[in-house]
Amino acid sequence: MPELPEVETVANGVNERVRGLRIESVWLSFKPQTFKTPAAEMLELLEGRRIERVRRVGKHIVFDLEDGDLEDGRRPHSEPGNDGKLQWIVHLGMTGRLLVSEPEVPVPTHTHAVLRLSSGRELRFVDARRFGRLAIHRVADEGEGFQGPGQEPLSISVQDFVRLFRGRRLAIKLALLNQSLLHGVGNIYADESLFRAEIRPRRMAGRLRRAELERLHVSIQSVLREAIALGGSSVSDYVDAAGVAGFFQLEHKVYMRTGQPCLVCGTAIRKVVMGGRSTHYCPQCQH
DNA sequence: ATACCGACCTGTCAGC
DNA sequence: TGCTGACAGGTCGGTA
Repeated sequence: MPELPEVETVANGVNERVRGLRIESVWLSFKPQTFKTPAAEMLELLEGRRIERVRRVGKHIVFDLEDGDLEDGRRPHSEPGNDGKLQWIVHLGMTGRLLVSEPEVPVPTHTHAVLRLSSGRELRFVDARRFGRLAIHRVADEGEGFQGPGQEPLSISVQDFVRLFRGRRLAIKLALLNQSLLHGVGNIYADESLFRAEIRPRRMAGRLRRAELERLHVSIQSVLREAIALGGSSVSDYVDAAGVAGFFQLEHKVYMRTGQPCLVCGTAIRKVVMGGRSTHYCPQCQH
Protein backbone atom coordinates (compact mmCIF):
# COMPACT_ATOMS: atom_id res chain seq x y z
CA MET A 1 0.00 0.00 0.00
CA PRO A 2 1.83 2.90 1.32
CA GLU A 3 4.66 5.11 0.21
CA LEU A 4 5.97 8.24 1.83
CA PRO A 5 2.84 10.42 1.48
CA GLU A 6 0.54 7.70 2.78
CA VAL A 7 2.87 6.86 5.66
CA GLU A 8 3.23 10.55 6.50
CA THR A 9 -0.55 10.98 6.49
CA VAL A 10 -1.03 7.98 8.75
CA ALA A 11 1.77 9.04 11.11
CA ASN A 12 0.39 12.58 11.44
CA GLY A 13 -3.15 11.33 11.99
CA VAL A 14 -2.04 8.84 14.60
CA ASN A 15 0.16 11.44 16.28
CA GLU A 16 -2.76 13.83 16.68
CA ARG A 17 -4.86 11.13 18.27
CA VAL A 18 -2.41 9.33 20.55
CA ARG A 19 0.36 11.77 21.48
CA GLY A 20 0.82 11.92 25.25
CA LEU A 21 -1.35 8.88 25.95
CA ARG A 22 -0.34 5.90 28.06
CA ILE A 23 -0.49 2.39 26.66
CA GLU A 24 -2.68 0.68 29.25
CA SER A 25 -2.60 -2.81 27.79
CA VAL A 26 -1.65 -4.60 24.60
CA TRP A 27 -2.98 -7.52 22.58
CA LEU A 28 -0.85 -9.08 19.83
CA SER A 29 -1.64 -11.79 17.29
CA PHE A 30 1.72 -13.53 17.75
CA LYS A 31 1.96 -14.27 14.02
CA PRO A 32 5.73 -14.67 13.96
CA GLN A 33 6.45 -13.02 10.64
CA THR A 34 4.81 -9.76 11.68
CA PHE A 35 7.01 -9.34 14.75
CA LYS A 36 10.66 -8.54 14.10
CA THR A 37 10.95 -8.20 17.85
CA PRO A 38 9.38 -11.32 19.39
CA ALA A 39 5.77 -10.62 20.30
CA ALA A 40 6.16 -11.63 23.96
CA GLU A 41 9.03 -9.17 24.38
CA MET A 42 7.18 -6.43 22.52
CA LEU A 43 4.11 -6.89 24.70
CA GLU A 44 6.21 -6.52 27.82
CA LEU A 45 8.02 -3.44 26.55
CA LEU A 46 4.95 -1.57 25.28
CA GLU A 47 2.63 -1.95 28.25
CA GLY A 48 2.76 1.02 30.60
CA ARG A 49 4.75 3.29 28.30
CA ARG A 50 3.63 6.74 27.30
CA ILE A 51 3.63 7.77 23.64
CA GLU A 52 5.70 10.91 23.37
CA ARG A 53 4.98 11.42 19.68
CA VAL A 54 4.53 9.66 16.35
CA ARG A 55 6.32 10.56 13.14
CA ARG A 56 7.46 9.18 9.79
CA VAL A 57 10.99 8.12 8.86
CA GLY A 58 11.15 6.87 5.27
CA LYS A 59 8.28 4.39 5.00
CA HIS A 60 8.48 3.62 8.71
CA ILE A 61 6.23 5.01 11.45
CA VAL A 62 8.19 5.74 14.61
CA PHE A 63 6.56 5.93 18.04
CA ASP A 64 8.84 7.65 20.56
CA LEU A 65 8.08 6.06 23.92
CA GLU A 66 8.63 7.25 27.46
CA ASP A 67 8.34 5.38 30.71
CA GLY A 68 4.78 5.64 31.92
CA ASP A 69 4.11 6.51 35.55
CA LEU A 70 2.16 4.09 37.69
CA GLU A 71 -0.35 5.48 40.19
CA ASP A 72 2.17 5.24 43.00
CA GLY A 73 4.78 7.14 41.01
CA ARG A 74 7.00 4.13 40.30
CA ARG A 75 8.30 3.73 36.80
CA PRO A 76 7.53 0.23 35.61
CA HIS A 77 10.37 -0.11 33.13
CA SER A 78 13.17 1.65 34.95
CA GLU A 79 14.79 -1.46 36.43
CA PRO A 80 18.54 -1.65 35.90
CA GLY A 81 19.49 -2.69 32.41
CA ASN A 82 16.08 -1.78 31.07
CA ASP A 83 16.12 1.98 31.11
CA GLY A 84 17.06 3.00 27.59
CA LYS A 85 14.63 4.95 25.45
CA LEU A 86 12.51 2.82 23.20
CA GLN A 87 10.79 3.35 19.89
CA TRP A 88 8.01 1.28 18.42
CA ILE A 89 8.61 0.92 14.68
CA VAL A 90 5.70 0.14 12.35
CA HIS A 91 6.13 -0.68 8.67
CA LEU A 92 2.82 -0.97 6.84
CA GLY A 93 4.07 -3.25 4.05
CA MET A 94 1.50 -3.34 1.25
CA THR A 95 -1.79 -3.49 3.12
CA GLY A 96 -1.00 -2.42 6.66
CA ARG A 97 -3.27 0.09 8.41
CA LEU A 98 -3.02 1.89 11.72
CA LEU A 99 -6.44 2.84 12.99
CA VAL A 100 -7.47 4.74 16.09
CA SER A 101 -10.90 3.40 17.00
CA GLU A 102 -13.47 3.46 19.74
CA PRO A 103 -13.42 0.09 21.50
CA GLU A 104 -17.04 -0.54 20.50
CA VAL A 105 -16.05 -0.63 16.82
CA PRO A 106 -15.62 -4.30 15.85
CA VAL A 107 -12.02 -5.38 15.48
CA PRO A 108 -11.37 -6.02 11.76
CA THR A 109 -10.12 -9.37 10.53
CA HIS A 110 -6.33 -9.49 10.12
CA THR A 111 -5.76 -7.34 13.19
CA HIS A 112 -2.30 -8.06 14.59
CA ALA A 113 -1.93 -5.52 17.37
CA VAL A 114 -4.32 -3.63 19.64
CA LEU A 115 -2.99 -0.99 22.04
CA ARG A 116 -5.56 0.13 24.59
CA LEU A 117 -4.84 3.77 25.37
CA SER A 118 -5.50 6.02 28.35
CA SER A 119 -7.98 7.99 26.23
CA GLY A 120 -10.20 4.91 26.16
CA ARG A 121 -9.58 4.43 22.46
CA GLU A 122 -7.61 1.69 20.76
CA LEU A 123 -4.76 1.85 18.30
CA ARG A 124 -5.09 -1.10 15.93
CA PHE A 125 -2.64 -2.50 13.41
CA VAL A 126 -4.48 -4.35 10.66
CA ASP A 127 -2.66 -6.06 7.80
CA ALA A 128 -4.30 -8.56 5.46
CA ARG A 129 -1.23 -9.60 3.48
CA ARG A 130 1.11 -9.57 6.47
CA PHE A 131 3.95 -7.84 4.66
CA GLY A 132 3.92 -5.25 7.43
CA ARG A 133 6.40 -5.42 10.31
CA LEU A 134 6.41 -4.36 13.94
CA ALA A 135 9.59 -3.92 15.96
CA ILE A 136 11.03 -2.34 19.08
CA HIS A 137 14.05 -0.13 18.47
CA ARG A 138 16.33 0.56 21.44
CA VAL A 139 17.82 4.03 21.22
CA ALA A 140 21.54 3.96 21.93
CA ASP A 141 22.79 6.38 24.58
CA GLU A 142 22.78 9.86 23.10
CA GLY A 143 21.72 8.28 19.80
CA GLU A 144 19.26 9.87 17.45
CA GLY A 145 17.04 6.84 17.36
CA PHE A 146 15.70 5.03 14.33
CA GLN A 147 17.12 6.51 11.15
CA GLY A 148 15.90 4.23 8.37
CA PRO A 149 18.02 2.83 5.57
CA GLY A 150 18.47 5.79 3.23
CA GLN A 151 18.13 9.55 2.87
CA GLU A 152 14.93 11.57 3.20
CA PRO A 153 13.65 12.62 -0.23
CA LEU A 154 11.90 15.73 1.13
CA SER A 155 14.97 17.19 2.79
CA ILE A 156 17.92 15.94 0.72
CA SER A 157 19.90 18.74 -0.98
CA VAL A 158 20.39 18.81 -4.76
CA GLN A 159 24.10 18.15 -4.32
CA ASP A 160 23.51 15.07 -2.17
CA PHE A 161 20.77 13.92 -4.51
CA VAL A 162 23.05 14.15 -7.54
CA ARG A 163 25.84 12.36 -5.65
CA LEU A 164 23.47 9.54 -4.74
CA PHE A 165 23.25 8.33 -8.33
CA ARG A 166 26.81 8.96 -9.47
CA GLY A 167 28.30 5.84 -11.05
CA ARG A 168 25.18 3.73 -10.50
CA ARG A 169 24.78 1.25 -13.28
CA LEU A 170 21.10 0.53 -12.87
CA ALA A 171 17.88 2.01 -14.23
CA ILE A 172 16.81 5.22 -12.52
CA LYS A 173 13.41 3.72 -11.74
CA LEU A 174 15.06 0.88 -9.81
CA ALA A 175 17.43 3.30 -8.10
CA LEU A 176 14.42 5.30 -6.89
CA LEU A 177 12.87 2.15 -5.46
CA ASN A 178 16.08 1.25 -3.61
CA GLN A 179 15.35 2.32 -0.05
CA SER A 180 18.99 2.33 0.98
CA LEU A 181 19.56 5.28 -1.38
CA LEU A 182 16.40 7.36 -0.92
CA HIS A 183 13.77 6.01 1.44
CA GLY A 184 10.08 6.62 1.05
CA VAL A 185 9.63 6.59 -2.73
CA GLY A 186 7.72 3.54 -3.99
CA ASN A 187 6.21 2.43 -7.26
CA ILE A 188 3.57 5.14 -7.70
CA TYR A 189 5.75 8.13 -6.88
CA ALA A 190 8.75 6.78 -8.79
CA ASP A 191 6.64 6.66 -11.96
CA GLU A 192 4.96 10.01 -11.31
CA SER A 193 8.25 11.77 -10.53
CA LEU A 194 9.95 10.42 -13.65
CA PHE A 195 7.02 11.62 -15.74
CA ARG A 196 7.24 15.12 -14.29
CA ALA A 197 10.99 15.17 -14.84
CA GLU A 198 10.49 13.86 -18.42
CA ILE A 199 12.92 11.00 -17.85
CA ARG A 200 12.41 7.46 -19.10
CA PRO A 201 12.41 4.88 -16.31
CA ARG A 202 15.00 2.70 -18.09
CA ARG A 203 17.64 5.41 -18.27
CA MET A 204 20.76 4.40 -16.38
CA ALA A 205 20.97 6.38 -13.14
CA GLY A 206 24.69 7.14 -13.46
CA ARG A 207 24.28 8.46 -17.00
CA LEU A 208 21.68 11.12 -16.26
CA ARG A 209 22.85 14.66 -16.90
CA ARG A 210 23.06 17.06 -14.02
CA ALA A 211 20.11 19.08 -15.36
CA GLU A 212 18.00 15.92 -15.50
CA LEU A 213 18.85 14.99 -11.93
CA GLU A 214 18.02 18.52 -10.85
CA ARG A 215 14.62 18.19 -12.53
CA LEU A 216 14.11 14.84 -10.84
CA HIS A 217 15.00 16.28 -7.44
CA VAL A 218 12.37 18.99 -7.88
CA SER A 219 9.82 16.55 -9.29
CA ILE A 220 10.13 14.06 -6.46
CA GLN A 221 9.71 16.75 -3.85
CA SER A 222 6.76 18.41 -5.57
CA VAL A 223 4.95 15.12 -6.20
CA LEU A 224 5.44 13.98 -2.62
CA ARG A 225 4.38 17.33 -1.16
CA GLU A 226 1.25 17.52 -3.31
CA ALA A 227 0.37 13.92 -2.44
CA ILE A 228 0.77 14.62 1.28
CA ALA A 229 -1.49 17.66 0.92
CA LEU A 230 -4.18 15.42 -0.60
CA GLY A 231 -3.85 12.71 2.03
CA GLY A 232 -1.93 10.26 -0.18
CA SER A 233 -3.10 7.95 -2.98
CA SER A 234 -5.87 5.44 -2.38
CA VAL A 235 -5.52 2.93 -5.20
CA SER A 236 -7.50 0.13 -3.63
CA ASP A 237 -7.64 0.14 0.12
CA TYR A 238 -5.36 2.69 1.71
CA VAL A 239 -6.93 4.76 4.49
CA ASP A 240 -5.54 7.07 7.15
CA ALA A 241 -5.77 6.74 10.92
CA ALA A 242 -9.41 7.75 10.89
CA GLY A 243 -10.26 5.35 8.06
CA VAL A 244 -10.44 8.10 5.43
CA ALA A 245 -9.09 7.60 1.89
CA GLY A 246 -6.67 9.94 0.12
CA PHE A 247 -7.20 11.79 -3.16
CA PHE A 248 -3.88 11.93 -4.93
CA GLN A 249 -4.84 8.98 -7.15
CA LEU A 250 -6.95 11.52 -9.05
CA GLU A 251 -3.74 13.40 -9.87
CA HIS A 252 -1.79 10.44 -11.24
CA LYS A 253 -0.48 11.19 -14.71
CA VAL A 254 0.92 7.76 -15.62
CA TYR A 255 0.50 5.28 -12.77
CA MET A 256 -2.26 2.79 -13.67
CA ARG A 257 -3.09 4.75 -16.83
CA THR A 258 -1.78 2.17 -19.32
CA GLY A 259 -3.19 2.77 -22.81
CA GLN A 260 -4.88 6.01 -21.83
CA PRO A 261 -3.81 9.25 -23.50
CA CYS A 262 -0.99 11.22 -21.95
CA LEU A 263 -2.50 14.32 -20.35
CA VAL A 264 0.24 16.43 -21.93
CA CYS A 265 0.61 15.07 -25.47
CA GLY A 266 -2.14 12.49 -25.98
CA THR A 267 0.20 9.56 -26.68
CA ALA A 268 -0.91 6.27 -25.12
CA ILE A 269 0.76 5.60 -21.76
CA ARG A 270 2.97 2.53 -21.92
CA LYS A 271 3.50 -0.12 -19.28
CA VAL A 272 6.59 -2.28 -18.87
CA VAL A 273 7.85 -4.46 -16.03
CA MET A 274 11.05 -3.46 -14.25
CA GLY A 275 12.36 -5.32 -11.24
CA GLY A 276 9.07 -7.15 -11.12
CA ARG A 277 7.13 -3.89 -10.74
CA SER A 278 4.73 -2.34 -13.22
CA THR A 279 6.29 0.78 -14.67
CA HIS A 280 4.25 3.42 -16.50
CA TYR A 281 5.54 6.19 -18.74
CA CYS A 282 4.78 8.38 -21.72
CA PRO A 283 6.98 7.36 -24.68
CA GLN A 284 6.62 10.83 -26.16
CA CYS A 285 7.19 13.11 -23.17
CA GLN A 286 9.89 11.10 -21.40
CA HIS A 287 13.37 10.78 -22.91
C1' DA B 1 27.57 -3.77 -7.65
C1' DT B 2 23.68 -5.25 -10.23
C1' DA B 3 19.96 -8.36 -12.33
C1' DC B 4 16.50 -11.42 -11.85
C1' DC B 5 13.53 -14.53 -9.55
C1' DG B 6 10.75 -16.53 -6.12
C1' DA B 7 9.02 -16.09 -1.54
C1' DC B 8 6.23 -14.00 1.80
C1' DC B 9 0.37 -13.30 2.16
C1' DT B 10 -4.66 -12.17 1.15
C1' DG B 11 -8.07 -9.93 -1.57
C1' DT B 12 -10.03 -8.51 -5.84
C1' DC B 13 -11.15 -8.62 -10.42
C1' DA B 14 -11.29 -10.23 -15.30
C1' DG B 15 -12.14 -14.06 -18.04
C1' DC B 16 -14.04 -18.33 -18.96
C1' DT C 1 -22.31 -19.07 -9.82
C1' DG C 2 -17.80 -20.58 -9.36
C1' DC C 3 -13.14 -21.58 -10.55
C1' DT C 4 -8.35 -19.93 -12.15
C1' DG C 5 -4.89 -16.85 -12.85
C1' DA C 6 -2.98 -12.33 -12.78
C1' DC C 7 -2.03 -8.62 -10.11
C1' DA C 8 -1.59 -5.25 -6.09
C1' DG C 9 1.26 0.60 -2.59
C1' DG C 10 6.98 -3.65 -0.24
C1' DT C 11 11.00 -6.03 1.04
C1' DC C 12 14.30 -10.04 1.52
C1' DG C 13 17.30 -13.67 0.26
C1' DG C 14 19.42 -16.60 -3.13
C1' DT C 15 21.80 -17.18 -7.42
C1' DA C 16 23.79 -15.70 -11.32
